Parts: sequence; structure tokens; C-alpha cells
Amino acid sequence: MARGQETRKRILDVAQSAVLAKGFDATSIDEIVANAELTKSGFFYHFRDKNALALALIERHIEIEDQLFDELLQRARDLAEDPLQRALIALKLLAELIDDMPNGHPGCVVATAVYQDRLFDREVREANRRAVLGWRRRFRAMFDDIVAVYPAQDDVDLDSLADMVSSVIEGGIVMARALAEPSVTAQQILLLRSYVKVLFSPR
Amino acid sequence: MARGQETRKRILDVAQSAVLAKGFDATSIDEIVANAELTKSGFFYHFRDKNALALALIERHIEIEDQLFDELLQRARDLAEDPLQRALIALKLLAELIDDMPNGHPGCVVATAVYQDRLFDREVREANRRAVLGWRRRFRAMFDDIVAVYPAQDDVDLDSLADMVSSVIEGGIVMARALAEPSVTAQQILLLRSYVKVLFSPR
DNA sequence: TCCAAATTCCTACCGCGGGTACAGTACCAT
DNA sequence: ATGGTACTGTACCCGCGGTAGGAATTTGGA
Repeated sequence: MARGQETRKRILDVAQSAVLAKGFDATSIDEIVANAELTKSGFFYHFRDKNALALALIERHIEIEDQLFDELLQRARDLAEDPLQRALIALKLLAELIDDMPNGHPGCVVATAVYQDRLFDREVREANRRAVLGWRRRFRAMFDDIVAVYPAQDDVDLDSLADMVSSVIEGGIVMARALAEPSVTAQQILLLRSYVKVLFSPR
Repeated sequence: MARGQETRKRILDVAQSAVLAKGFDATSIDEIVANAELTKSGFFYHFRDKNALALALIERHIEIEDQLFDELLQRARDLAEDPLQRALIALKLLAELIDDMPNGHPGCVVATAVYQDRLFDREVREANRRAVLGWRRRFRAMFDDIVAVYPAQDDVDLDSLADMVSSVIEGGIVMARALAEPSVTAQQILLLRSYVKVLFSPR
């Protein structure tokens, strides 16, 4: 890795841990450059402004999260043949994954960006949108597999249902933080799992 | 209303519309005092700091929202006898209510506070928590009425289920904003309605 | 080995926003 | 008339994002 890229990565690492701990706008550039051991000028050489930093962080985060989802879905596929069972396993794993995150997950980056609108520009919002659409695609495929075998007990739009996975995660995070009860997020995901179960289980 | 209370209200009104339009931290005190036609000193006479303003706004907002929920649940009670029907009607009304909000609802205050943590202090978070617990109580009662008549098709915790209403709203708002598709929130609520339907409908 | 480009440092500065300090004033009720 | 309540006015501080522009250093390539 070229010298410049190393520094860039160091900045991102430092910024990431600070942002996850305290939030984006509570993390000052001065603080980042201090911990990354370079100067303010050095920072602005790598990032046009704080927005550019946010964009880089978000893109990085999304990549990792995508990978996480893929692994999770793959594990579910390995554990069962039946598409409904696979989905139920996947949602169970997802709930466990989120429950295991120590201080209750760092709070999804997507939502942070959504709720600090004015801080971010078009590019950031676009990256955000692509990420969410990616999740929709993944879970939609999961539900497509199910309906090919089990008819739904109620008339639902599968894209919306796929969105519901993300929606419940995001909402669950908000609720967990509002209530100061980290376990809430996982509980909400398990309720979604229950929905999937009763929706597709044959009578 | 005393002279002081009038001014205080004027500040809150001006602040509210600005905050709903642009977000809390994008709204400067200078701007508020300009539109409320008083001075900075005048502002700080009424509010210790920006935090106190946030608290007042949130408490006000929660009051209105509580009233809205109560009206909605009352209307549902008027429209049907059967507790399951009532719940389904309430959720339908809720979806319509949210869908009718012009530029897609202003984004729930609770979530804004949650995601701008460091901006707010303990008091604000406490107010937030109480609000969410209030919603839990309301919807929990709704579900209690249902289980008294219809056994659930799956084993679910009713508090969690009650929380799911809030959760889906919050998550739906995040998704709608992330996707720039305002209709998403209402769709998510209708999916929750579908869950309630299949969960409690006798086989 | 030398040059140019890339990378990092240094210093000084700007504007905005939240917030403080404090003196003065207008109004209203007892 | 007096004392609280509700302000106005002015001046100031600090942190933060960001800019300006030159100097130094490192690095890869001809």
C-alpha cells in the first residue's frame, strides 16, 4: 500500500472508532488528526471536507455490513434445504448477531445519516440509498424462494416485506436507544421472524 | 396568558417550524430570535440553553402525538366491537394518517433525539423514554383485548408486540427517508397490520 | 543521481454558532 | 414608589469547520 493510502486508512480507523463511540458531529477534525498523528493540513490533503470523510466511512461500513449479511444468508442456506426454514434460521441468526453486539450495536450508520441530513450531501445520501436497495434485493430473494413453495396467508408485496427486515432493524435500534434497553432490537427481529413464520406456514 | 408566556410560545412556534423543516442543529438560535422578533438575550431569558429548547419542543410534540394516538384508538373503538377488528382498523387509520402527511411526516422527534445523542441531556432522554413507554402501554392494551378473545398463532410477548408498532413507524420513517420514497412508512405499517391479522385470525 | 510529484507540516487566519456577562430599561402590580 | 418580570444592547469568549500559502520531506522513476 502506498504511503498516502496508509495515512488515509489510519485517519479512517481513528475516525471510525471515534464516530462509533460518540457520533459523527461530536467527533472533531482536530481530535482525529491528533489521534492519527498528523496535522490538519494533512487531513485536508486526503479529504476535501468532513463530508468526504463521512462518505468514506459510510462506504466502508456498508461494504462490511453487506458482507455480514451475505455470510449470514449463506450460513442459513447451509443449515437447511427448505426455503422457509432457511429464512427463519437467517432471522434467528440475525437476532443473535445483533444481541451479541456488546453495548448494543453502534447504531446503524444509515439512520445516523438520515437524521443528520443537512450534514451530508447528495453523494452520501445516494450511497445510503444504494445500500438499502442492496438489502432489499437480498431479502427479496429469500422471500421469493419461500413463495415458490409456500403460498402466503395474506396478500403482501414482497419488496415491502424485504424492506421490513431493514425497517425493523432500524426501528429496533431507535427503540433500544430510546428505552435504554439494548435487547429490544433483537426482540423486534424475532417478532418479524414470527410474522414470516405465521405468514408462510401452511394451515 | 401572561406576557412572558406569549413570548415563550412565539419562540417555540418559530423554532418548531424551523426544526421540522431543517432539523434541530441546522436551526440556529440567531435565526430563531430573528424570526421571533426578540434578541438573543431575550431567548436566553426563557431558555437556559439550546437543550432546554429541545426539551420544551419534545414535550410539546409528545403531548400532541399522544393525543393523536388516543383519538385514533378511540375512532377505532367507535367503528367496531370486535377487538381484532378494532386493532386492524386502528392500524389502517394510522397508515392513512401517516401517508397523508404532505412531505412524508417530519420525521419522528424521538428518533431525532436518539440520533443526536450528544446534543441532548438526561432530561431530554428521559422525556423520550416516557413517551415511548406511553405508546407501549396504549398498544399493549389493544393487544390485551385481542388475546382475551383470539389465541395467538405464535408465542409472542405482548409488550414487544406493542413496541413493534412504534418500532415499525420509526424504522419506516428511516427507510422512507433513506429511499426517498415517502410511501414506504405507511406500507410498513400495513405489513404490521398483516402480521396482527395472521397472528390472531383463527385457523 | 537528480527531478518532479506526492505527501506532510507550519502558521496564521476567517466566520459561524453556542454561550456568557452585565448594565440598562420598560412595564406592571401591590 | 418600588420591586419584580420581561426584556434590550453591547461586547466578548471559545470551539469548530475550513482556507491560504509556503516550506519541508519523502518517494518513485528516468
